[in-house]
Amino acid sequence: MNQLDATFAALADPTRRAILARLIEGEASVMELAEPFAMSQPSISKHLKVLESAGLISRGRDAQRRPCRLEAKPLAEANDWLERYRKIWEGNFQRLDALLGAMQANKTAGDAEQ
Amino acid sequence: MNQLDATFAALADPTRRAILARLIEGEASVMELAEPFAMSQPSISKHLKVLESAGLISRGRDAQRRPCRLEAKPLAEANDWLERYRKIWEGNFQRLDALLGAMQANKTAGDAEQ
DNA sequence: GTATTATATAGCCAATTGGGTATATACCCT
DNA sequence: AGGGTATATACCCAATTGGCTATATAATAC
Repeated sequence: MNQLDATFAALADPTRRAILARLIEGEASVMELAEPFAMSQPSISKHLKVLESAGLISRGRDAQRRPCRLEAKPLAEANDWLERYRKIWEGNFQRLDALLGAMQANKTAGDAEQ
Repeated sequence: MNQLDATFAALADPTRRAILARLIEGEASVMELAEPFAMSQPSISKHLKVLESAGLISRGRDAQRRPCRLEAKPLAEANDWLERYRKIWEGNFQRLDALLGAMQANKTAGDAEQ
């Protein structure tokens, strides 16, 4: 799976987004992360595995605990992808025309979605 | 399904991202959208259905054609969600501290993930 | 070593997904 | 009406997902 695929897929689940939101405040153990949810510990571990293999969290070791910390770089990549649409959702079609001009100019090099 | 769920789930597929990228250039019919892909027309129609029910495209009518156009507003919402992590991926922990202070101050009102 | 705590793994299950083919529907043209 | 073109729908299928319970592993505490 592509990095962008994995990032967006990981973000598509509200439990996982809530976990990431919690991790803004700092590292947390699996138990701490599980606490707000009416969900079994193994299910949380599965979600963490998805987040980890998408590179959105990394894990340490503190005695029996495996604390999770946020790794936000893949989110930056997702954000970059979304930026291409900003001109459209902001309704700024002048800038959009400029963007399209630039895209046309680059048609010689490989384009597609990257 | 939540709007954010639907948006991120739709973006998790590279075919769908490529379709959206194509639609930056303007409206396109199903045939036009299908052309770059080694994939059957019904499969493309399925992808379009996913994009449409996520609100990322809307469709018109032009004789037999059902042209698709980009609806970027849900992408703005996704972008807003990602913005919360910008301070982290940019490594700006001073600003992050300020953010955490604000979050703490708002603890009285409902927070959670939204 | 044995118990306790924290986490991971295995296996089950129903639902969803992403592809396919075959067929239906909608619209245009003569 | 009949033929072509564009798109949608109905199924089929294998793989994935997201939940569960039961169990295994890891590290600490006694």
